[in-house]
Amino acid sequence: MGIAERRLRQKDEVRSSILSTAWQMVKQEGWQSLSIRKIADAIEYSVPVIYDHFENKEAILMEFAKEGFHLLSKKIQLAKGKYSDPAEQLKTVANAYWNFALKNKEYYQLMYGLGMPGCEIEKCFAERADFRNLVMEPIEAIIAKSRNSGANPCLKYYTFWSILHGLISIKNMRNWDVSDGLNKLVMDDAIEGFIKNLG
Amino acid sequence: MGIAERRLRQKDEVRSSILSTAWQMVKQEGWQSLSIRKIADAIEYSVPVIYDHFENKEAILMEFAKEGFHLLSKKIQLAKGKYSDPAEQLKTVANAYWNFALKNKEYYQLMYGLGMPGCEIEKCFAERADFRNLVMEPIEAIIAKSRNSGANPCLKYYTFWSILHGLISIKNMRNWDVSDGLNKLVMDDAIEGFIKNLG
DNA sequence: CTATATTTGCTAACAGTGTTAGGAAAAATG
DNA sequence: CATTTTTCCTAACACTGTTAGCAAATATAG
Repeated sequence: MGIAERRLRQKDEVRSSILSTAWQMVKQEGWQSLSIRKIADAIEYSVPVIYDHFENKEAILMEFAKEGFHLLSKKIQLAKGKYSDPAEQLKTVANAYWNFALKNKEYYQLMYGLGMPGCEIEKCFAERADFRNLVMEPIEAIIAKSRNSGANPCLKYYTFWSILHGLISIKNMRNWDVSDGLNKLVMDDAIEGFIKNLG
Repeated sequence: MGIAERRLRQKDEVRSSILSTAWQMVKQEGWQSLSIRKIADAIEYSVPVIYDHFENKEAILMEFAKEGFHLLSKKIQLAKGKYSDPAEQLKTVANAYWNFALKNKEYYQLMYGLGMPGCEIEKCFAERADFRNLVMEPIEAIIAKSRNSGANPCLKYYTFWSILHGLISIKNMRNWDVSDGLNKLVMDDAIEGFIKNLG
């Protein structure tokens, strides 16, 4: 009964080609110009075939969003593993987040709806929680170690993320007039301040 | 020769009705569902009339974006005027920014392209510079007063703005699960930390 | 091997979107 | 009153996402 399996395999190949074609387009021309019809054209199938694999356009975006969140978590985890001191961990996590956002502009835009009709991020709840847990741990460690033990870790996590997200959103605004070097300085400065304020 | 004037006045009335109708729609259904055709329907003119007043849809959005930037600057200026101590000024400016963003979600989304095809913010350069100058002044004052006089005001301004923008972008994400009270705490905490780190 | 059932993938349409060409009606000017 | 100018509409173009319905290819059963 290899027939059914071959069919599944073939169907999966079409699915993959939809995704890879879409991704290629996004990399070349941005999310704005991604269209179902263009994908269909590129994979040499008719339009409705795409709807056999994805409920709608949003579902395709969601796929990429999840991919983005997973990639981000992986990068963060990897970076965090390089240190055991929580303050160092936080710094390297900030750096990893920064690098992820700059090297994967398209992912970041989609994940947080920057300059585009954002995908429904609420559905990526699980994926976002991973990141949250990774960041929360060193924050809790620093608070515990310090005399400032009244601090709310959740609140601090939120602040940490906001600083990063704010910097990146602003940096990625079109025609932004600040040099890359200064941007990095700003981030380092802000994170430094955050950690100091934490301990 | 009051005829030409009356005509200009009438033309302006149409222009205004386009804008006010559009704004009403945005308030009711969000930017996503704003369309030239719907505006035309509502003002009881045909579609091309709109193009006699605005080059394209983007131009209409730009109008609102500028309005938003002006309103923001006004709010900031007003808040700042209530104090003379630069640290107090910064705190109240942060509050004003926060309030503006929460009370004018639609403006904020448009101004910074949150969850929508952002308007070309680069064209609002002048408007953004106003805000920048307003915020930069107290930052420079604090730096000058402190022994930490090596700090770069531009960098610090950028950090300040990033914190605010990050908090607000995250807060405005759909289905966000953090209470309003906590959000405000996070902001106060972050700004407090920023100012402490500044002086 | 044929007949039936199923899956697959197409054409063509629907209901929208922004934008514009061209012409008809209305108004102002001579 | 005739002519020019302005105003404004109809209708189209080129897109978008989405889906109904049907034809062709394939697999299954007799």
